Amino acid sequence: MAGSVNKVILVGNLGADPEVRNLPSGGKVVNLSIATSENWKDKNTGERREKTEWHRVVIFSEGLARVAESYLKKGSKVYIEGQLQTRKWQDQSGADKYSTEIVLQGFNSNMTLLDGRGDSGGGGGDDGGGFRGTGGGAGGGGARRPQANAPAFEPGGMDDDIPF
Amino acid sequence: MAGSVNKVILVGNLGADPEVRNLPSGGKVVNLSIATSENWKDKNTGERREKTEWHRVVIFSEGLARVAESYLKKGSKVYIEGQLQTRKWQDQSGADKYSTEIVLQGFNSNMTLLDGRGDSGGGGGDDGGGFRGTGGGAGGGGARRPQANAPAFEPGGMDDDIPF
Amino acid sequence: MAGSVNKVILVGNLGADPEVRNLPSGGKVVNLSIATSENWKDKNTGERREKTEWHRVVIFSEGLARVAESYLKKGSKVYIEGQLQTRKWQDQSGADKYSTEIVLQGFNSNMTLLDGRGDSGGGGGDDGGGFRGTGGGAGGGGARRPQANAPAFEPGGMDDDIPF
Amino acid sequence: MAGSVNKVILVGNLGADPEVRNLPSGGKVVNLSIATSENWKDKNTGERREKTEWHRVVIFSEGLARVAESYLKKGSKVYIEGQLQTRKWQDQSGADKYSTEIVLQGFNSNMTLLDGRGDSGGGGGDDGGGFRGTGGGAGGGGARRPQANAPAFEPGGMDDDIPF
DNA sequence: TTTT
DNA sequence: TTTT
Repeated sequence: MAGSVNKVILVGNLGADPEVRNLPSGGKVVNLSIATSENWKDKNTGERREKTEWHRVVIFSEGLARVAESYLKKGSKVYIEGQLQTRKWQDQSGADKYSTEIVLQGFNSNMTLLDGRGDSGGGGGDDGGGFRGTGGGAGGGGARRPQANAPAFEPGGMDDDIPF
Repeated sequence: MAGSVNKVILVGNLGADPEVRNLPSGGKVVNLSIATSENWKDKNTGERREKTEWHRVVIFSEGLARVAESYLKKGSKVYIEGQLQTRKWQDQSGADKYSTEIVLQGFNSNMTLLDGRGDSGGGGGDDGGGFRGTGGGAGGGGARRPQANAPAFEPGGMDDDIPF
Repeated sequence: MAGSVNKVILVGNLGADPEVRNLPSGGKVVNLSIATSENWKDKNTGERREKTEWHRVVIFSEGLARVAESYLKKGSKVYIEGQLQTRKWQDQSGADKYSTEIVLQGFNSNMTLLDGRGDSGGGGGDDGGGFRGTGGGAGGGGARRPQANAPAFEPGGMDDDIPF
Repeated sequence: MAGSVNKVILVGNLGADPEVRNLPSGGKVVNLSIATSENWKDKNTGERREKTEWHRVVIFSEGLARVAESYLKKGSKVYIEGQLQTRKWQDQSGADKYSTEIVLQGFNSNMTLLDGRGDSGGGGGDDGGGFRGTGGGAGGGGARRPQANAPAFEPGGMDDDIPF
């Protein structure tokens, strides 16, 4: 399709340390669990309410994965820019499950640490050792889809039965 | 949580006519199914590939729901701005299911028709007769600069001679 | 024009305390000067370079203006979402000048403090006691890390049976 | 600075055909003039009002410049994602002038034609012949800052005296 | 200068 | 003028 845009922007905190998976290819995939929440006053009861939303983030970009592994931890606040992707998988019983994730991969992704204790920035870079004239930062370097034909998550892996 | 952002921006086409549900309250909820897709050349085989992602959009904003019902149809191209929300539900067998949707509700939502055959725009006006001071368009109300006739900056003021 | 979008998203630091102007009407306009910067390695010389961009932000939204005045100061890090606007004005000699600003006004604006020392959030609620059903109110409320072990979803949601 | 974001998203129409400048280096820079506008009903007078904002867009990304030159023309509707940049220059009298532009350069830029008559998409690509595994489309290919040390606009060039 |  |  010509002319489509698929973009997610999050600012939130990690609910747990990053989960890093090293691929046979030498690549690395990092998963983050990020919370965003909002407060509001209930218009009927007048009481304060809060709702937290949890987001599953999957980082394929080599540079950003390295930054995430090195600088992020439980509680870190980050800016994330990626794409929505829904993945189909089967649980042990063979039932179809769907999981929607924010994927950071390729040129239109970004991640920036907002804690003041580390440095991030830079972008999804490019596959194959591309040079980047600007935007670098800690995440510099190229990025590569770790294993071109591998599914984002192997069955039996980290998130076997629950989508998140 | 202080300081979080949860934003999705999509430009894509409707895969089907909008689904309108009229609520007992008199309100209206509209569901859209929107496709985004991307093309790339496989770096191994060199062949062109395309991947389509389907997004479920749920419009609670009264104004935007009305626009969607009136102007959108299968094939329409739209700009959508909303929030990610994952909802838990049970199927007939009682098994837990999760569904992630882009929700348009409240002040930080937007929708714009990109077909040139209708008009949209305006904003996230909320359900229930909410007042909005600005934001116009189909979903909006009036708009007013805080002081209707005052310039944003008085001459002789803060930035008298240099623009910044 | 139907179908246009004008959106700016910034994460940066204030170069100075907010400038507050109280209007005769009782309203308030706040100006911020926000820096964003990027680092990269020069591809010719190999040396690290940095470029800082300064942005002028003008807050007309009543709620956000109040938050800015109360919680922001020189050095604060903020998330800003607003619109581009170029303003024409004349200097003392009568020469035309142009100034481009990021304007926060109305429903499609947002501001979130990212320092962990205050709380912001909420939205573009505009002049005069607007009601907003969701999204946080003028200055948001307290800030709290969600609750690490709380479930993301309560059983029994709004539309109980069909996810899609 | 660590942790900053500078992003502009526009959907609007070209007020004129793209202006293409071929650089001595063989590179190419394309300038667009894009209109966004909003309508609202004046809450005092009740009359419809419209305000149009003009944006100057400068495309350094090689792939996007090629797409712009090939597919865009006066009246085209486009999605644009770039960065804000303010440039200082001198008019003939030597007076300082400032011009704020939306720059498309490097990994965090994007452009998508929304007219249904052409195809765009793809991204800021990367300097130096990087390969991109995804995101391609018509704008595919690598992108390169045409001439590393050239100013965005030569003095005496296209926009000699007026900022826009 | 666009567009509706 | 910020920040790292």
